[in-house]
Amino acid sequence: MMNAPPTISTEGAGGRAEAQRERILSAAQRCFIEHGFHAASMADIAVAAQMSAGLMYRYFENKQAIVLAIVERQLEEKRSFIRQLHSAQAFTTGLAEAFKLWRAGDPRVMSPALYLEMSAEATRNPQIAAALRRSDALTRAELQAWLASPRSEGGFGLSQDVAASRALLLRSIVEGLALRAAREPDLDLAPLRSALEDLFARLLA
Amino acid sequence: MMNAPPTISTEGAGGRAEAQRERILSAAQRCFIEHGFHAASMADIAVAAQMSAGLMYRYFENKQAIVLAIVERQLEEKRSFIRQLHSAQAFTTGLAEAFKLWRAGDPRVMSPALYLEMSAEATRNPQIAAALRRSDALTRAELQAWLASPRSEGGFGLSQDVAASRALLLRSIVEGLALRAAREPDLDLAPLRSALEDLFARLLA
Amino acid sequence: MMNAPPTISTEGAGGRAEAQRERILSAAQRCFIEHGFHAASMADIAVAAQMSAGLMYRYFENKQAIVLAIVERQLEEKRSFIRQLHSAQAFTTGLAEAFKLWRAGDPRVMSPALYLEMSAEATRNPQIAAALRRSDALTRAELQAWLASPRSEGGFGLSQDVAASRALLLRSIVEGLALRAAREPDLDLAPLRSALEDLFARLLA
Amino acid sequence: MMNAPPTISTEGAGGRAEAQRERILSAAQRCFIEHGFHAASMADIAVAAQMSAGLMYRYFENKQAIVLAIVERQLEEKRSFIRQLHSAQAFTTGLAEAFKLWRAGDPRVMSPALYLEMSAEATRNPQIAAALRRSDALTRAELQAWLASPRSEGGFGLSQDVAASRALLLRSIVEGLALRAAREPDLDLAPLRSALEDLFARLLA
DNA sequence: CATGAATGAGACTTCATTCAT
DNA sequence: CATGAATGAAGTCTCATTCAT
Repeated sequence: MMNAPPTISTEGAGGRAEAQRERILSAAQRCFIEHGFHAASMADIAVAAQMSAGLMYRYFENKQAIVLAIVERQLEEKRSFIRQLHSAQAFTTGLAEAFKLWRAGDPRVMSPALYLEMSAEATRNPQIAAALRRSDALTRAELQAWLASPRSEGGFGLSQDVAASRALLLRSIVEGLALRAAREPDLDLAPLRSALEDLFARLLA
Repeated sequence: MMNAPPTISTEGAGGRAEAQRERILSAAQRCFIEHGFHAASMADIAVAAQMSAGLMYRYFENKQAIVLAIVERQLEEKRSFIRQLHSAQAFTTGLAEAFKLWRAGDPRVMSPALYLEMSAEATRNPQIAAALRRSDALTRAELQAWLASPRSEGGFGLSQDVAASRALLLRSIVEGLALRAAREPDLDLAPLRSALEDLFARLLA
Repeated sequence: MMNAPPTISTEGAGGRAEAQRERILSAAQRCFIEHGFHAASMADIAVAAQMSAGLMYRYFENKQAIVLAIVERQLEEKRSFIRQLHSAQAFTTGLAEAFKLWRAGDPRVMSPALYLEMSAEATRNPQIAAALRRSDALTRAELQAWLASPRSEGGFGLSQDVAASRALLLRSIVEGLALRAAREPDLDLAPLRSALEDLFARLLA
Repeated sequence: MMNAPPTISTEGAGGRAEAQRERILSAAQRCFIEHGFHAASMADIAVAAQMSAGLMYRYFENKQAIVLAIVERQLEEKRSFIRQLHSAQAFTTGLAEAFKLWRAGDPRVMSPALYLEMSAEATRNPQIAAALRRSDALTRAELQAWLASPRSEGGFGLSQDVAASRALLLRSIVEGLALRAAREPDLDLAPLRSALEDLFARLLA
């Protein structure tokens, strides 16, 4: 007769609750990419997740919680992606690779549209802003460490100062390219690649 | 003998109608920056513009028209800003200058937050996408022409191909920096400046 | 400096005020026919009358007053039309004639669409209902007098009772045809004519 | 395994959804009769239906859909009513009977006020116009078939041509009477009856 | 006399969220 | 656990009417 308290046992990664959360997030991601955080309604997400709207409230306190979870997930993916770029050749190739996957609509890569949406939203939503800041700090540190590490370990042996400023620049470039990808999905990759290779040759030589 | 039909005479730049439009756009810009296109309501804008919500519809067909007008205005400002960067020293200095103005909340410079909002919205709104595309084409052409022009005219004498790929890269960098500005408004400018100067020295030497 | 009291000298039929009223009514009639009483806005009427919306309030207290004036005018036209039918041949011919004029969009004949609109509105607007009732009473009396007048005077010499019930029927038929005209503007007139001639031959023989 | 997408199962005639639709339509009908299609607001209907305004949008896409549903329902009732008139005595009696029911406010009979409203609206709303046209065609065919059927089957054995023109006339008369009913709800029925009996005697003898 | 800018109420519609079943 | 009916607030937009100019 009375509702049991919503004791959703998180019970590890394989639990049913986790699967449901995953389903909701996957659906939400698709909706957010297509319509944006505001225009995507809970009803849209429920349809995409093939469950009732009410049920989603068992797994997420409200829409904002879903948005935040999506943001966190995307940031994690972004960091792991940037980590993969750690090697001079991979940087250019990796960016081009990701570009192609985006175009193909692969949901595992971070969607540039979603990245824009998150960034825009962060200018007004403190929770999202905090998440981005945390992720930024991690990325910055990793990039800087890579650039400062000795060449024998795949790095470039830059001083901490130079590494820091180069890291800032690299991140801006990657983000700028993401923005461009969102805006010009059928961009010709060849000139971009050659420009990037040139850039890295000069910047990290 | 017969009166003009009750429409709003646009009557040049000094007209009252134009002043009202300006008031609305200025208010809308503030609201859009603060809350985003979706979350800023017509009522919010009306309060900011100190007029009734209904009146705004004499000057703009609907909210979307206001959004579009803001977008066009911002794009024009962005282009004129990029044009000012045309000179190697100015590029770095100009970027840093703009950064400072943004921080100070100067409404004449393009707001990075608004730029993000526009870019995100463009992924779903065809009219905004078209406006960005048009503006992009202009910017690209101008940048490329600059890079390809002879050094005697302040350019770099690059071949068209190289100029094109460099222009693409430069735009991505500028946009990436805008994104960063939106996200990290109190970023330390010194490392950024040195990185940029370094970049230009190597890229456009 | 202060507005003079709105002393609109009615000054006979040729006054300027009367001309303005006429212009407004003519415009309103077109708008009401096209959009109905509710959907036609004061702004629509102002455009059609080629004057400002505010000016109309100098000649009519409010929209409702315009509606009422239109109704009265239409009713007068309807009565004069029915009066013209007074003669057995003219009845059929006159109806068919009116039908053709309606189709041609002649504004002097009563619009069936407007007649419907008025009738519908009368079921909820007491002022319009009263106007229709007054007009109805006149029409009824005229028709009945005609039917009861001796044949030597162009009538049918019916008893008052029979004349009354026949008048009721005739009016219903005319109204029914108006309704049909509104609904089926490209109705084939031939069968209708033959049916009407037949009807009158049998009913008023 | 997977739940159905959250739509409203129409599930036959006994479903809850159907009951709700019915409730809304019944409320809407009352409101439309009292205030007309335009003046009756969704809020009015919601109050009459004793539910929130928002809920109605689960059952009808928009106000226009409600209007259309009402129109269709009324037309169906009108056709079934006219079908009942098929027999010379019933025609007169049936009309008088309906007249009395209207007066009593019986919601099962078609409301003359609503009929007027529909007809007026049809002159500008293509969907309503189409519905009326469809219904008209059915009524016309049924009436004509009745008049042309042999007397042994309750008809009048008229030729198709004559039957067609008589059917047109009969419909106009019925509609004219409906209009009259709307306008003069306390009309004395006796003279009308005698006129109608007379008419049928002469027209269908 | 005439304009049309301005207002404010109210219309339709959407949507996050709750809760009885 | 799951549904989806239900609500209420809020959003966009229209329009009759007024009034300073």
